[in-house]
Amino acid sequence: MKANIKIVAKKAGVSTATVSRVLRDYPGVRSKTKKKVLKAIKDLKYEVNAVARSLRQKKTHTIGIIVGNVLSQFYSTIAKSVEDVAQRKGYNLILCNGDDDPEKELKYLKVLRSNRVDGIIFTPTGKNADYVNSLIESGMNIVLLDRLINGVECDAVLIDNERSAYKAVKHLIDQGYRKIGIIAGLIDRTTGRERLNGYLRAINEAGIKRNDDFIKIGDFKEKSGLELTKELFQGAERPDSLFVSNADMTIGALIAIKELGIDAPGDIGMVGFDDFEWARLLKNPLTAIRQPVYSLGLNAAEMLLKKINNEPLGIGDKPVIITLNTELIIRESTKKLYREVI
Amino acid sequence: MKANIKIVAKKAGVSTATVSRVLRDYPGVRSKTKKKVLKAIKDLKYEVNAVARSLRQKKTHTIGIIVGNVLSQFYSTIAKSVEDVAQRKGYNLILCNGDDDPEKELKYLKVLRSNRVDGIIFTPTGKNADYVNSLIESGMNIVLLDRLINGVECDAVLIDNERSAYKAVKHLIDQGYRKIGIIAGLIDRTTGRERLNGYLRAINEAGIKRNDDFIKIGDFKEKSGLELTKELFQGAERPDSLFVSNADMTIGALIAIKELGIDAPGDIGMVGFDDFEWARLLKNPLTAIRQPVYSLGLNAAEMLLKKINNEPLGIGDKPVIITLNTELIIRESTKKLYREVI
DNA sequence: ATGAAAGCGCTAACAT
DNA sequence: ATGTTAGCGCTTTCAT
Repeated sequence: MKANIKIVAKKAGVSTATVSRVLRDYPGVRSKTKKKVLKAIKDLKYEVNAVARSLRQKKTHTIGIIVGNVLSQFYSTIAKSVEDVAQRKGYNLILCNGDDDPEKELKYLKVLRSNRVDGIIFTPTGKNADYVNSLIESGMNIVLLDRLINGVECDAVLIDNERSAYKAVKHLIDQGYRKIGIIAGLIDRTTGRERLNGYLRAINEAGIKRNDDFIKIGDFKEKSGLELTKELFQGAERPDSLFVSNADMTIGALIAIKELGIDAPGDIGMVGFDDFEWARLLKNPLTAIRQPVYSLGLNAAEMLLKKINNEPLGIGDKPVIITLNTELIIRESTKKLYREVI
Repeated sequence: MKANIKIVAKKAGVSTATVSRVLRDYPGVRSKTKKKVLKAIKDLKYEVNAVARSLRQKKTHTIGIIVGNVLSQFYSTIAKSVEDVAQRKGYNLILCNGDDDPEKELKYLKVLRSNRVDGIIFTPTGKNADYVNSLIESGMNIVLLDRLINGVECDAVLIDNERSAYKAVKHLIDQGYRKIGIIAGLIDRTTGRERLNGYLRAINEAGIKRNDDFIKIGDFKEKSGLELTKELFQGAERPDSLFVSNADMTIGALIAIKELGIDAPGDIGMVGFDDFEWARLLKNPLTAIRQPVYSLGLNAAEMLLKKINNEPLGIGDKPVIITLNTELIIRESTKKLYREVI
């Protein structure tokens, strides 16, 4: 931790400039000189001070990522994919858990700016439009992930939420279910709103009358999935099937169903948004919308690095928005009525 | 991104030193002056350049963490707990996925050193003893997590692996199982070795003869859990129960068992090392050793921050090793023989 | 091909 | 209470 470029230069009998050139593999250094320098570096166990380099170059080779909470499989997969890309391109990753809390998000945005990261990827709460706009204006490279912010024009990578939810609910309808409950997510988030819209469009197209008792709005967390599912099935009229808008709430819903002693597909049909590794291990393997989560992060990271390196993303300077498609994985949890109908 | 301390100073009509004092809430600035400065900061949307500050202070307020792979629940929980502590104390976190690959680990250790992080937490592969020793010697603050490195004296936070595995296998024995298979982990890792030792001690104490056909050595990954479980149950003699040494391999084992059409506890008893949120949702809820994973990361992070701030950890300068206990969560997957015996 | 020197933006010792 | 200034460790012109 002690040696610096000056000491190396002295030991090698050259100037600091020459050491710097060797460090960066800059052409125009005699191979004999290079050897001397490399030897000194090795002898002194010297490692370049990236902080000083960043200050001088005004480039940190670091990107920041703010996710909801790495404990969620969704977010940890994103963290992993972004890290994979970053790693491959020689960038470091500063990880921040925004906890889907606007204040924490703002704090972290400031921290990342203060640390002069070269770019930021984040899954926005949707609340800090002004600050994000000022960040963009000041030249910070930003890519939004999974959600948009009202009033912010920014490159983004998204899931086709409306169509995915539609697909899921349409599947339930095709299987013969008619009284379809939904645990929706926060409707001030694009994800929450659009998935609800997909549900509504599907039942509407099928000529099913909307029943507001079947629509529960949660907060994307396990607990609300649990509580709302119980409400749903203990209400006056009981749904014959359930669509849950994200993974954490699906876990909650599964626990609720187990506690209520309901059997799916024995008693009800069920589709979750987000697939799990262990979905197939359940007693009744769960039908689910599989999001290309890894790909979501991958695309965002590649997009960000292109921006950082001033490579063009699209045509002109309009924001580029990539929308990825999902896949419906059909398993046992939605099979019952279909079989009966046949 | 443009304003710097000089511009702020000029705008406020003071010196850069005064701005710096205000920035750090340093005492001895007239409140009137302070106000002027704060106004200039706000007007200019100035945010301190943490890179320059780090260079000057020789302190980055950043810690690095190298985990196996955030996709594992185990590692993402650790990442979260470390981040929680770091956040609370005003530290940033650079996240690295070492992928349990010694070369990647080495690379990241170098990157972190180059970036002059104030400390490093990592779950070592066990292979880079020399480099880690040189890091420690050079004054880097390091805390090892979950595993140790042969030939390295370093503070660490661990799980009591031997006793936990013993507890798990003893439970199987108490339930009446006698032909106990084990999917062990890499034995060059302390975790792999010690868990195997716990297994051996338990069967030994019970007077059960060791059967090497029942001992399979995996690599802690899902795939090996799947394959070895199949080997185990397709071998000449079939075990009546199974102990799996970590979470990922347990998932593999569960898949294998499902594919083989074996029922637990109907046909065999099963205990996993690591508990899952969804373990209770399985058809036969899984008995498991619950590790205090969050606490593992928490302790490591607190330990590291103490080291960074030169607070004493233990007595003298011996390495401090914290060993945390686990809990056996008994569910349906080990109940069969017990009931029969009664 | 190599070196001298300025300066990135900040802090901290010293001076006033 | 505030200002002056050196310098953290590096890169990058500009000379030679």
